[in-house]
Amino acid sequence: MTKVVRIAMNRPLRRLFDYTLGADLSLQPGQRVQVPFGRQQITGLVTAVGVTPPPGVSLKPVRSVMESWPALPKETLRLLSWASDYYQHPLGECLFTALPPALRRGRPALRKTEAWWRARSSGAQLPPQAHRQKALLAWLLQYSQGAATSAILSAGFNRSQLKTLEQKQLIEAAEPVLATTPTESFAAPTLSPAQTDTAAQLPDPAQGFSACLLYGITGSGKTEIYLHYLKQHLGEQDQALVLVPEINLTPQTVARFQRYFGQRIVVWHSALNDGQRLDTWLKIRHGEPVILIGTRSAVLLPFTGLRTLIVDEEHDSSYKQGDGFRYSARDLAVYRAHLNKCPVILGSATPSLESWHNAQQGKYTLATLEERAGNARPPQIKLLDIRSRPLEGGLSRPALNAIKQVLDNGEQVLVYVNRRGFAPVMMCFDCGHMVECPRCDTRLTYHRRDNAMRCHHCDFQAAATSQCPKCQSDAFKPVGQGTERSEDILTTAFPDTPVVRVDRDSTQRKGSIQAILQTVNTGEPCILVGTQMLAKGHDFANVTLVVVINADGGLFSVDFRAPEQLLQTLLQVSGRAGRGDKPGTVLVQTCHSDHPLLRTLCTGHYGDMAEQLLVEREGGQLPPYRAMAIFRAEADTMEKSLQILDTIKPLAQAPGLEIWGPLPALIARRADRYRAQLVINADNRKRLSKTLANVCLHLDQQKQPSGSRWMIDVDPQETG
DNA sequence: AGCACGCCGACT
DNA sequence: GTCGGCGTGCTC
Repeated sequence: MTKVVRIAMNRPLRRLFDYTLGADLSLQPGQRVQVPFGRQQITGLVTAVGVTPPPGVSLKPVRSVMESWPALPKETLRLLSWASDYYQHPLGECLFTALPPALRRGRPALRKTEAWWRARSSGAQLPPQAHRQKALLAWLLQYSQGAATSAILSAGFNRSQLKTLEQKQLIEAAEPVLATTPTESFAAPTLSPAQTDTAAQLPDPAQGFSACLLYGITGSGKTEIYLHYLKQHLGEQDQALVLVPEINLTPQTVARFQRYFGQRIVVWHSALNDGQRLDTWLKIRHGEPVILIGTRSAVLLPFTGLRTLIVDEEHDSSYKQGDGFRYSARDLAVYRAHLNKCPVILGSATPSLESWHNAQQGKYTLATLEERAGNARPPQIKLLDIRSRPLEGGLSRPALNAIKQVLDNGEQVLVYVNRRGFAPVMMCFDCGHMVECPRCDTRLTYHRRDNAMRCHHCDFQAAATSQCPKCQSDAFKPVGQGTERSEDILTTAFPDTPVVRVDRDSTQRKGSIQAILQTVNTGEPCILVGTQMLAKGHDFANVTLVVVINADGGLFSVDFRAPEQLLQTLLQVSGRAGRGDKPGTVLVQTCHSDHPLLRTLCTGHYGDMAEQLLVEREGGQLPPYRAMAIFRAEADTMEKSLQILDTIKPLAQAPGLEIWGPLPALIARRADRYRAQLVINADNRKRLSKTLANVCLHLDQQKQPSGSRWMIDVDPQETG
């Protein structure tokens, strides 16, 4: 009897392939192999051994076994198989996303050891202007055995600083310390009495699996609590995972963790190169007791001794992958904790309604922290009705007055605008023409800095014109508010005050957000203008006023998550005010100052807002009360897209399921592709999953119109 | 996804 | 005559 193994390929196929295995070989699930596939040799991953192959197919033999150990350990494999079912994504593609690019491409799993560095002197002779070199030296002095280049870089230093110090013979090459050594010499952070109370509510790892929602208002010091928790509970040989949104993974964040855990801290994010990815992946796979701080995909790393998971800013929508394998890293983290029988902490000042609901239901425990750290108090939120008020660049007179007063007091202001560019549309006041994208159903945004009109949904751009392209009228003007225009108006209104703009355009040009924020960090009076980018994580001690230009966008959106997201963003941006000793104020400009949600916002209690939103969700039979999935289709014509979904609809009909659509997407044409969707709402997850699997089976068998694509999005983040 | 096979148009 | 366009079908 020859052995038969079942292999998953990195291909968008919802099937696995069987191969025979030479009698001298043995395999276990998760191992990497080379196999003939069609007329090529490719890398595959073993999913099962000793299977019965389907009758009537002649099997090819496995060509070679790449490692004697499984690339994907048992627990990671279980996580990914579960995710493949839950998200209805082909198993092979799920498994391969958990491998670093080098291993996906069939390269050997060998670790190149990187250079290590050790301090030789305290560097007293360094000139005072060499403050970065001094800082690096001081940082290195903490580690008697030296530090890896990657650790030095992720602490915010660069290669040229290293090189200079080496030339000056202030540092020297050190022997690499391959196994991460727990660093017990580092102290634990000191907690305030309120933080201590909250920390006591967190789960005891000895109790096995437990999911805990850590609800701590902005500025309450959740990071200290995470650090304290890890110090208290993480064993010397344990691994821990801390998930953070991409923009929060800054050298400052890493340095903060390093202060307490030294080189036990390892990072994982999109800026790593293939070599760094392989290196870190192997560290994790070999069970080194690291604390990994990473973004979304870090939840798929092959941990073997994971004992604690933390998801910071758990409400953040970037935890949901938007294409391909559309997993939620937050939800996988919870499942992973469940598999590992260990605790997971979900932290946020504005928890997702899903997590809030779970806490209410008793599925998650709840730990709360409603006191700001230090002397800071929560900001006061006020609505400013701008109906029939004259606006200057989107700002009302009272808002401008408030800004002036704060600047006169020597304090700083943050102005939040929800759109980048100068104005979201160019319009002709003679013929009413608005400039649209030729490839999408969208308007072009006017960017004045480079006199361009850009589509924010594809890569189209065109030079801006001063006359209407349709009727040549000169009454052709930008309409609406963007960050560039607000920056402009504020520079004119406050000529003696620096105005700093922070959005995707300004940070791309000038490099990192840190450099831009240097003005702010001096504490001198200034005005910050920006998008969401400003809302998260930053600690501006001297900002005492936040102005929200317009809060109305999310109030009446077709997307059922829009109100939740609006309140989260407003509260997060509000949290930037009054983080120092001075109290903060938030002015929210709106045309709907009597809207119940905005009124609740003024109480500043997220819990009240969440309750209110949950009542609406329950009334509409929406998540988290029901399970939702969306079939999306796109093709070169709308007819084809709708046709695919029309064939799905009867297949998806099942008791307990409600089907809406098919309907064209909110932006029906995007980059010349016509998009439509079919929403499936279920009272039961199992039934939803089963139905989706059925529909996929049918869709795979029937061939679809040429030039069309379909996909499933389970627990969609965006429903437009 | 790759990759090959296949059948039509415009080149040396 | 044949190079190459991309539609279609298959991968244990």
